Amino acid sequence: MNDFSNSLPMLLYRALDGVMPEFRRIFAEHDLTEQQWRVLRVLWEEDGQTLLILADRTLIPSPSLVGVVDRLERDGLVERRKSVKDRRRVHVTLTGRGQGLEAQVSPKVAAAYQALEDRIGREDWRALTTSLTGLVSMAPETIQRKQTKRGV
Amino acid sequence: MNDFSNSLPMLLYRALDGVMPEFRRIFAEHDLTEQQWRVLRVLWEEDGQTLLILADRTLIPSPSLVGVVDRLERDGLVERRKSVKDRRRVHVTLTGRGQGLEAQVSPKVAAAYQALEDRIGREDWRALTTSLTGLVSMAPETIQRKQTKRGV
DNA sequence: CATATATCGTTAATATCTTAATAATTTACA
DNA sequence: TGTAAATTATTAAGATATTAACGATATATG
Repeated sequence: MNDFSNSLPMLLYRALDGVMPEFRRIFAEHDLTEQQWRVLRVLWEEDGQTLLILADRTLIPSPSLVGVVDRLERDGLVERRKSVKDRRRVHVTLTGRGQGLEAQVSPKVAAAYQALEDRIGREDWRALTTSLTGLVSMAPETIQRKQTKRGV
Repeated sequence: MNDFSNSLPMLLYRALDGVMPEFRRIFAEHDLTEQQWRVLRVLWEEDGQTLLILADRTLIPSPSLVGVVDRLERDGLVERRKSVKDRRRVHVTLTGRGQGLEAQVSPKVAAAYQALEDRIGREDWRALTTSLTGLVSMAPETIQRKQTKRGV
């Protein structure tokens, strides 16, 4: 493999290419996209979040998030509720179906995640997450992130 | 930061979110998208590659690559040339403009890359690339990759 | 109090991703 | 040799990314 393929960005892309398809297969079994799952994943932890917060937590850019939430709403998994305190804000809340989905999906995802961790091995896993955590914590140009975090 | 944000996939996404905007800014200065640059980057190293090989090297899925090459062709940076040995194959070759672009873009990208490496530090850099290399080398479900590699 | 500025969600335009399918070839194999 | 299977590039359809801009609302500040 040449320099280019082993550059940091390409290594990151390759890692995601290797890791994500298995998870996407699980999401697809429940008619969810990866991004839809990310939103639900956040709401399952704490319901009623603002679009701004969802964008920050899921790493989905605001313009994309609008569409993701649109489709979640269309599929009857969430609802939009305008904030009364600040009428610019829109809260996203789970419907019954949206809540019920957690019990179906989360165990499968957790199992796949555990399997991945096992496959990589404790040692390498720790080294990997430690390195990555270091990288993201000192992100060089976190302009966007800082921006979105203002409202958090 | 919660579990979700520190999961391996989200760490990978966060790393890319932190790293790529700076590079994209450079690409944009030359009216290039990230994917266009990836294709050119491969051709600069060895011109006349097949779409299949380009897809493998750039990690751009075939259906997307068609459009990327379309737009590179539209902008006069590359040309499509049908293979005579295997008429299913299409080779992509650089035009004069496409070749000339290397001298403009590559130095800037190399400088930004070096700056990133310096910012992270030798030690962490090595740890990071080593970990990532290990991950991608034992990718759990590399079905797609294996598939595309057959023809390489 | 009035206006400039900032924020939140959204729309717009273009490019790309994801998955499935297809046309044109080529290869394998009975 | 003739046909089934595999390969290469492409198209299709829906979802998402990227960047810029906009409307409505809120906040700051003179």
